[in-house]
Amino acid sequence: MSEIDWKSLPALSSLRAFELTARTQSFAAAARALNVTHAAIAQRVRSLEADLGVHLVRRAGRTIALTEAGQRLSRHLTEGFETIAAGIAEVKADEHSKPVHVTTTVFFSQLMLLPRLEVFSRECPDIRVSVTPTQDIVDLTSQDVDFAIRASPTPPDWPGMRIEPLITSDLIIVGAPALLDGTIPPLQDLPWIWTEGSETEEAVLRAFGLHLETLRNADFGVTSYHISLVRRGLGVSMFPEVFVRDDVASGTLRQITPPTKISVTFYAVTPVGPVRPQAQIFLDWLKQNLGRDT
Amino acid sequence: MSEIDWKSLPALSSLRAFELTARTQSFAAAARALNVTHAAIAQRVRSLEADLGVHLVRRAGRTIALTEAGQRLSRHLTEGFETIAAGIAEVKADEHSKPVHVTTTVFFSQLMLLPRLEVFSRECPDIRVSVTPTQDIVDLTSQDVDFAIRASPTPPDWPGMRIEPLITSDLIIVGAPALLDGTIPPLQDLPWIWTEGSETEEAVLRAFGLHLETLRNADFGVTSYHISLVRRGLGVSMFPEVFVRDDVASGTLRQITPPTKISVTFYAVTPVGPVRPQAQIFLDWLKQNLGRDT
DNA sequence: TTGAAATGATAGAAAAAGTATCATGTCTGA
DNA sequence: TCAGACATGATACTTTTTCTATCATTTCAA
Repeated sequence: MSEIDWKSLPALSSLRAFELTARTQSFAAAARALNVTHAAIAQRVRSLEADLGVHLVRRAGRTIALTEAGQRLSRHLTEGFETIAAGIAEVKADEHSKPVHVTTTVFFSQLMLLPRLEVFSRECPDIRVSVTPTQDIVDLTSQDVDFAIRASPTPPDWPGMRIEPLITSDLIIVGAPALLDGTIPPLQDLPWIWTEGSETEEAVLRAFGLHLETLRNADFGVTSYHISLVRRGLGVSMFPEVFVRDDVASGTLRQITPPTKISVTFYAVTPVGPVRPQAQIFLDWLKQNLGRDT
Repeated sequence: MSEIDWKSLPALSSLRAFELTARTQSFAAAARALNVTHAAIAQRVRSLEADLGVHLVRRAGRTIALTEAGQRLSRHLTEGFETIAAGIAEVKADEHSKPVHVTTTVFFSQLMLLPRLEVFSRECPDIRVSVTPTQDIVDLTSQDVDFAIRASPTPPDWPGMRIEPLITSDLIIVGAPALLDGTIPPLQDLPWIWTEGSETEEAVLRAFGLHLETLRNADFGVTSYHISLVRRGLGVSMFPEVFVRDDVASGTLRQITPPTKISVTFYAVTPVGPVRPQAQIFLDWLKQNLGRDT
């Protein structure tokens, strides 16, 4: 089909007013359907008639009737607008049924997200959530990700992203009870588990007054295993308090309050632009529930 | 198909902007096609995305690409808008091809309109004209009449009608040469031809100082025949000068300047509302040419 | 690395659409 | 046949929407 010459089309609002007028056979009814006054409709229809140079509606006292031209035009308009409305409905429905897509670290998803998802799905059964654990920061705009969750000591400033704090937690040091039985040796003498080369981790260790050069490291190279290594008594490590709250409460892990108080905040990172309602709901729910026990 | 829920539809102008953006794959190109700035388009598309809560366009530096949802929506939009555009084109084309429809008296159409139509159709070959001679004033709005031509001594005030003077002409008295040979007898003694009972005609006769009670009348009852009766020498009568200018010039009729000068104006009467361009052209042409010789 | 051509952002101007109101016309039912 | 409900007509004024003008930033290509 040929291209549309938009410049020669009348105002779309006039077409809409006329379409409704035609279907309802009344300015007043059309006005009600659009939540405007009858005058607005009448003006729009008059302007359409003037644009086309054609009488579309025959006014006869209290009632109106379409002219022959009006009837033909209205048939086209109804069909066209219905096509458009159907397309919008389709996109909306589709968008609604898609799960909320969150991406975060393996760590956060394992310890914080997954345990809470069951609760959320009970509270909001019609909102599905899918989590993609990634170590790297994925390109949120090109992937279909609703938001990411990232840790940072200070609010990050990423252009084109909306940043929202989710939860703040102090970093604490934990170890297996076996390792920390009786009197606790100086931190410097304990076996540690950290990602060698990670600037943020090492900066924190230094802030705790440790000397990395002489510190033992039992790391295997996979950050997400650290928690299991610690649980198995292979060393101590630091985590946000909320990550290990359950372990500490149940006695699986024992907590050492570090000499320096350092906290980390987890931020929700949303691409600029529209946020899907479901995503917002889940995000709000997270804010409420991340601090609570599972 | 189900009714359209207009209230849940986004702004139509946003849909239009997006449709063009989708087809041109560029805000800038869409802007050019609509004769607006790129900012206008970008704003509209952003607002559409916000309305739907869906990303439709993926911005990547200097280029853009549609998301999957954007592609699906754009297909619907293009189809819908094309349907609408086609309907408008159809109505316009149809309206254009219809002849200009004029209604007036038999008299005016015979003496003034028909002789000039040939000239007009030579000058504007693509505008057809149809004349419906009627004595009565037809309902212009319910019939498909572009305009009527009516005579009146003063500008008439018809509600719902646009009145435009076409030509003004003095009423003169004419008779066949045979009847007015040699010395012309007093008007009161001549045989007259007028529509008995017509208030306007009789008022004019009285204004000429004639006494109707004693005036001879050769009327047959059909006003449009008067001119032939006069030509055949059966009596004298009064006409707007322009009606009989040719007769007088050619000597078919002889003119008597009446004692009182009375003029009559012919008005074009157009129903309020849109005027078709062709009708306006013909009307303007008439204004220019009614005063000229045929 | 410089210019052309996109998009992004946004305050303020312009245009479009709508409201409020009053007038008029026409059915309907007491 | 008269009042009242309900429709359209007309229009000054207000509100909302849309667009412009402008400047910044990004990208691509010569």
